[in-house]
Amino acid sequence: MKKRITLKHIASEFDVSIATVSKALNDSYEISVKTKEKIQQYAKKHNYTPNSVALSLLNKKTKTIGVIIPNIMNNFFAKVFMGIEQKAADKGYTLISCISNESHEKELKTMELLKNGTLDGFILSLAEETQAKADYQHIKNTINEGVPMVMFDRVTDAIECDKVIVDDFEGARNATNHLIHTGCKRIALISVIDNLSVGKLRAKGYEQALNENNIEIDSKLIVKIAKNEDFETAMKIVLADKSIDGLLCLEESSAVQSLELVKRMGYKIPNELSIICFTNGKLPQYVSPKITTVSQHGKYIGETAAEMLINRLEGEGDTPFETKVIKTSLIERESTKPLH
Amino acid sequence: MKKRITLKHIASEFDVSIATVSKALNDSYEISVKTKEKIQQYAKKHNYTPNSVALSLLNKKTKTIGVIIPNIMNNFFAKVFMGIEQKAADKGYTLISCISNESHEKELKTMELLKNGTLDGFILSLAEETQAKADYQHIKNTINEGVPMVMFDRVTDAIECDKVIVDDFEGARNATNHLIHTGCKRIALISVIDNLSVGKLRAKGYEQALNENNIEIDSKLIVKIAKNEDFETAMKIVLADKSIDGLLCLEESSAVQSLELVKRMGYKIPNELSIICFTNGKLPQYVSPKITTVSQHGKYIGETAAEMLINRLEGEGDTPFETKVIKTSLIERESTKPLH
DNA sequence: TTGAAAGCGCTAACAT
DNA sequence: ATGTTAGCGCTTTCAA
Repeated sequence: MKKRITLKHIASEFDVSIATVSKALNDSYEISVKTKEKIQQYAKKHNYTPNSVALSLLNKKTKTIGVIIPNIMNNFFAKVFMGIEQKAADKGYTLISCISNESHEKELKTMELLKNGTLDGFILSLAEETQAKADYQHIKNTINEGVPMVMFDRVTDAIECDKVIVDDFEGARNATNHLIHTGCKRIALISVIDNLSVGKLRAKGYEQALNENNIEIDSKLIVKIAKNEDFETAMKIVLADKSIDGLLCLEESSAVQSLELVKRMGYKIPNELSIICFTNGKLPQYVSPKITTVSQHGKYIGETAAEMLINRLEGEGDTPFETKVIKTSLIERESTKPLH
Repeated sequence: MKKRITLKHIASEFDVSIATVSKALNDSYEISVKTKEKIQQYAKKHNYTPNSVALSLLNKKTKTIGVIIPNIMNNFFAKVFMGIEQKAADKGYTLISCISNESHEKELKTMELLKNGTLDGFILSLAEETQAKADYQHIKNTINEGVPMVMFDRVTDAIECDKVIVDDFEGARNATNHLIHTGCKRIALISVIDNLSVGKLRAKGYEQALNENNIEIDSKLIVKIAKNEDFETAMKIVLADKSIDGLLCLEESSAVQSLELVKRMGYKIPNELSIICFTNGKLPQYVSPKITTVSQHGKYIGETAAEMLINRLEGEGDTPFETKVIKTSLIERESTKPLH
């Protein structure tokens, strides 16, 4: 086990100065070909690589991006993460990642820990708890200290920075319209994420679609189920209303669980009851019938966020903040009737 | 937007030396209470935090762990990642993460890029391509350069280092035995991961169980399906053999897809056909009937790996390499018959 | 063509 | 109680 060597080692090996070695390895015109050759050869032979920490200190940049993800088990976030990772690797950036686990404290602690020179900028999506508390002081502070930031998906108007968001309103409106146009009259909205900004936006899109089609909004059909409630019990109560013929589920697990439930209750899908959900993961594709979903293009969102941040890091500065809105797509499968 | 301040700024502010400020902020007994107070107060007011890059350079450690994961969309790896993340955060370590995306080249490039002082050690699971090629030179090199490493799940005997592995052999043996003990006579093994070390181990466990029960191994029941083949077509051919009454799927997607297929074919599950699969994600739990799975305890594996690495980083050194084997658990659900 | 020196931000041993 | 110096590994003027 040989330890890594430094310029100093090489310098003493050839009885030259450290500066000479540095220049030789950077192929400077100041150094004679002969010296360059022998030094480069020696360096290669001993696997010399410059210490990146020293370079970071010198250049005052680390080529590192901090990523804070609320929950990596969530298919959408995993996809976003992939997108960020790929684009970053592509542009020569490294990722420091943290899973906030929806905790405000973890999010805050991580920011505090990492903003001290370890990284050039942040990409993050707010923890559920942070959105619930609406406490963004830690984020404002880091921005104030000059650390660039891109927020995605779970964002807030309280903070000014670059953002990439899903067109949740439009996505829900489209999905609801699709249900209506395929003949659904009584569409229930199933939300287990009403405390999230995106949950609220999707609910608004649903209401908008109903309005546009002159369907009265029935508050009994707007079902908000908390994390601590038993989902199945709650759904059974909702489904006591036999007139319901469409479900718009705001994320995938509730859709899959609902599907299994209504199948057991004897509903024919999609004829007697149609289902659409957000989050286009494996779950909706592998169940039977396959569930029609709203795709949020997670990977693309990640790529976009990474690109925005890197542009800001490498750009002139002074460009105004931007919010990019990514359109959703409806992926039709078997849980909705054909439009024709 | 105020830039971050340094010791130097504070020193000039009070006309003292940088060393005095450093000591004051570290609450050294050498500094008078008065000076300490005013310096600390000023530092707090201006959000002084030490530059961690400078500290890393000084201490020659970064408190950072590099994590290389083959695929973050895989439920097992996502869980492992969570485990690593939690344990690391707990111990004050930060994670630099990379998704190799099963590519040998990406894995190699990342190691090259990161081993230059950016991190104290690696935790990784081999990319599929790396295992297929059996080309481990990059890993051997980094270990030789003195970078500590813990491998998990997809490991190889060709490399000596700390390892955390799943007892895949035993898990498959147990699962197969469970199928046998609940009355299955003709159990097919469905593998879409035969190029992975863990796939091979599981297949051996299956064979061992058959041997123990004096059931002859029928090579027609050992089904290896490549990524580029159409899974459903391949399975239909297998299932032409109506005597098959049990499936051991080596990961979750093939199980869920098989389940939907056999349901369509009219099989009663579990009575006419029982199914068990590896990888205890959401998929097997949300389909109907729920699939009995072998849990690999991903999160615990992550925690263990992180702990092993940190112990090595902070320990005396010279402790011999260790391989920890984590037992699997069989989670009985509806796709297998009761044992009794 | 090569080297000396300064500096990135910080700590620690050693003066004063 | 405070300051000086050296050094972590590197690059970059500037001088020789």
